[in-house]
Amino acid sequence: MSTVGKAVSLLELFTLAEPEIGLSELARNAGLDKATTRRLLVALINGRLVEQEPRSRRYRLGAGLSRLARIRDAHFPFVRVAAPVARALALETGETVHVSEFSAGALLTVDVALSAKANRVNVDVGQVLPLHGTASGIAFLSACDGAAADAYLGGPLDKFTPHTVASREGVMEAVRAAAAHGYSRSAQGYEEGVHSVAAPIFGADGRAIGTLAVASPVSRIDDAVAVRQGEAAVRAAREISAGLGGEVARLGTGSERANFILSGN
Amino acid sequence: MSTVGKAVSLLELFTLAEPEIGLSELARNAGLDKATTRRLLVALINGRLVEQEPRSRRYRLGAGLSRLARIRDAHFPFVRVAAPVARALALETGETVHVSEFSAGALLTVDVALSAKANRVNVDVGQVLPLHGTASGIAFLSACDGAAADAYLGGPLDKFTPHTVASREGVMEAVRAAAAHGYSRSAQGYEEGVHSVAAPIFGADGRAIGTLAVASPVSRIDDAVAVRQGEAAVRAAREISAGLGGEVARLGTGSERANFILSGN
DNA sequence: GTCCTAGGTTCATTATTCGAACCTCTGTTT
DNA sequence: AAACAGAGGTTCGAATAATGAACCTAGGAC
Repeated sequence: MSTVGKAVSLLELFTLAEPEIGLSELARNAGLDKATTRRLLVALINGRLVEQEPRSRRYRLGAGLSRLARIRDAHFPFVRVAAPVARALALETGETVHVSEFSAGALLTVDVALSAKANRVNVDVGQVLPLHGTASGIAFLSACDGAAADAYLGGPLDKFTPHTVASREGVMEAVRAAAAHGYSRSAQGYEEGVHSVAAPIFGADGRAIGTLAVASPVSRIDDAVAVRQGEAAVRAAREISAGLGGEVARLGTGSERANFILSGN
Repeated sequence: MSTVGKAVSLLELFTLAEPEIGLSELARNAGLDKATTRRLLVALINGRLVEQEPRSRRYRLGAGLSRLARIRDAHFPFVRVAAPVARALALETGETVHVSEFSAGALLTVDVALSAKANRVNVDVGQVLPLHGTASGIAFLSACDGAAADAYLGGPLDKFTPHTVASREGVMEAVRAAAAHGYSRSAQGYEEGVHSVAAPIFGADGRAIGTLAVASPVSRIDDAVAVRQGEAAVRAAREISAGLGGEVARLGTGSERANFILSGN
């Protein structure tokens, strides 16, 4: 692994649950030597991607990240456009809504609007979702570049729960269904007790760049509710796509597209 | 320079003005070889800190930055707390307000609320401000850790305009005045025609972690206006400090503190 | 066609990274 | 108070990863 890769892996150790970490723990969790970890941290601190709390000497994510994220957001306002739509949809459906952006083979959760209910699904900003096993992933696969989808399906597909669809054929079937309906549906494929529907968010070239998902406790879901949520998710995702300059119209019907995508090899 | 430092320097080439850059230009601007640049970019892409636009093959900041910034923000909600206060102050004063956070020896502009006027000061999110020569920098020095201030003043002090106060004594004088008033004032020290007042934002330990500044065209400023802006900036900065759990009360009077800070060596 | 510049890759050379062992400090146990 | 444990941090010879000149291909411009 490259030195830069190691440095980035240090950044990824900081989570909502553990936003400040000491040197030894960082080294342990990253599988690196303490001296190496320290050298990388110093480089990251100089780049302002990490800060060190002077009192506790623990490390945390740095202000440079806020700065870079703002620069990115000004150019490519994914979160800014998606957040209000997600809030509105969470209010409308009464369920947790989360928005993910595709990057390097996975979906990154970049915004979450929690349900107001006590019994709700909790999703954390920062969570990384696989492309199979989640409604978001299937929705993404149903509308992304075909070659990328094939490449992903060629790799190993982990099983996260007993319900995870982990076969290439099963995933393709789900993708076809998602392409036909415009939204995907997944029950307990990634976490027990969670039901999700998701719709793709489109970029300017008509391909998916992310997803919007509605996640509910399975106990509240029947087919009628799922269909209503799915259609609402599609509407919300379209609104975000439009806000980003994404084109949706030119896609044609879902099933055409599904056949196109999954025809290769 | 470390490999990681080089990778970070690549990130810093992306700005509001130029958010997508090609390989050759990145290499040129970073002063690196094309092969090296490419290798670093691949590592950054794998870490999702950079993305490559498939059509143009140009590079831009990646979704991982949004994700990491959100994790940081949840733990340390500087921007989230400061942004609405800055907007309110921009409305109240009719001038551009910008909020900066200290990191690695400089102030990073992390939020800007522009004046509604046609003739206004424009500040970009992402701009890096020195600690001398700007009202923000002086305000920060007046309330930060004394050792850090001394270390900074020990280094070279660039002159940005003919008006820049670039002598150690001059800066210390300005810092003392800022500590006495609670806010700093600077006319054309960083950019011609720009007048600023700034107040420090405090962290939980009573030391400055950032600043809030009001920037106006010099033509609109006289002493009375500057004082009004300064007092408003102090109020706004206090509000942000309080929102962050920062303590302000225990500081004592400004001049006591100034003497304390600048007494060393 | 020829020239220019772009993105991207190769591989012998070279400089940087690595990590076991070490130091220091703080808080806890005996 | 002595011994211990685990924290943060540093050192320096050995090992590995980074480097960059030269190269390839592709797309304009003329």
